[in-house]
Amino acid sequence: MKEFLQVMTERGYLHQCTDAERLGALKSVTAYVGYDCTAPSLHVGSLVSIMMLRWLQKLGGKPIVLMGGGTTKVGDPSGKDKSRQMLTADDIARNMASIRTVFAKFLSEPFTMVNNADWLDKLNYIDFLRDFGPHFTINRMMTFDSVKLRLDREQPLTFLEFNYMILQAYDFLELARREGCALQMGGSDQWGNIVNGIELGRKVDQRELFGLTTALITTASGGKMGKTAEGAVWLNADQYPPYDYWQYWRNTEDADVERFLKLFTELPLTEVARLAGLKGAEINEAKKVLATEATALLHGRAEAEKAAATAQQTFEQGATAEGLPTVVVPELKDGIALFALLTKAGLAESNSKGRELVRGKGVKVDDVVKTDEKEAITLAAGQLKLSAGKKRHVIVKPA
RNA sequence: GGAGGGGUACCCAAGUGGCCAAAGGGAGCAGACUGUAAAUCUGCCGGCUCUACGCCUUCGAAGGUUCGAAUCCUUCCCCCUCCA
Repeated sequence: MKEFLQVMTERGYLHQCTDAERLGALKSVTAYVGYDCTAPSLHVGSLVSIMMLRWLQKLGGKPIVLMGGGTTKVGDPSGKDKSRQMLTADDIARNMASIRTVFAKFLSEPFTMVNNADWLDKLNYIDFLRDFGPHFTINRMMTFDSVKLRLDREQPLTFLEFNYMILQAYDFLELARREGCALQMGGSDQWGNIVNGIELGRKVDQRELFGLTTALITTASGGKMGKTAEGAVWLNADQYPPYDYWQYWRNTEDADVERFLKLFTELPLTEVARLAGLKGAEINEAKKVLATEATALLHGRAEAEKAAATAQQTFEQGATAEGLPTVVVPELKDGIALFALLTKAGLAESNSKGRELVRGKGVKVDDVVKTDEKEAITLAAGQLKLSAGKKRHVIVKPA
């Protein structure tokens, strides 16, 4: 496991680790990361931990993906000011089905996927309290950030949420028993939850368990990773198409390029260093590599290269690339007002928004800036390129 | 159960009878500058449409007073602090 830890360190994944010495000394480790099912897709924020599982598998470890079918019913208070709205069992099941597809892209068979509802749902309240309650003190739990921060900010923390860390601790114990899992990984906000699991394993089973966390990945300008205009950058292709995904990485800030190449691609560090060394506008080359490599990991090499080609035609040659999203607008035959066309094409949320875009000089038709929002656009056949801002381009056709 | 403080738009936060669709900041979108970057500057920023300063909805909820309420009154709900 030495090599795994070394990669984690060199590539910037490692934030905190319990007893790295002893962990490194193990030959092979089974490790897990838990994912809650709060949305129909994971987003790029989860990518760091997925990459860790991938590296682990590459370097001889055994990855376990834990779907939080049970814990999602409770809701993790870590890093949140407010309780989450309760999700129905149906929502959770649907989300889980949708989320789990992504792991097959990053991990190769065989890998283990489990659902903690399989054991949490069966727990008997009194038995559970008697068996495990004595191992947790309120005093200790109050010191964990997830609890402490909420209390410090005078935000309510419900008893329901308060139990989350206990259940996650129990998950770790359960996986240790079932699968011989000895390591839990996660984001830095999971540290408290992870440590609780480690302690429980020691107290109940005299097992030695390990924990490893990554720093919360933010952009150089302090923004949260994976937030854009449209919301989160999702991993599922049906919610965030490969072309958009490529664009997301292409628009990385200069200051983040090296860090992201290390975290989100598997390029050798020497190559990363070379790319990161590019100066001024040349660093755009590095961003393209980042975009293509990161997209290839998730959507496959072919999709990644298609996205890269589309971007090149659109941005570098000013051409209308076939790979751009295409929208059929039959009204074009008889002429349609520009603001309405923007709405139809999905570039504006409403006609009013479309008008605002035009007034802000943000709209182009075939690369010509339009200033009259009411201008009738007519097209009997063929296609035209409709642009909102510099980055959002769509092809519209009458049929 | 008692006493006090509070609930304003995506978030933070002003506003205590008309000039309030509601200051300011952040986020977001667009423009300029650039390199599909950052920083900076400018515009937009509740929603909708026939763009008219027109209509609709909003200041925890429901009622009421008033020509007129986010602002006053009543009841209710929720949160926080201290006491029991």
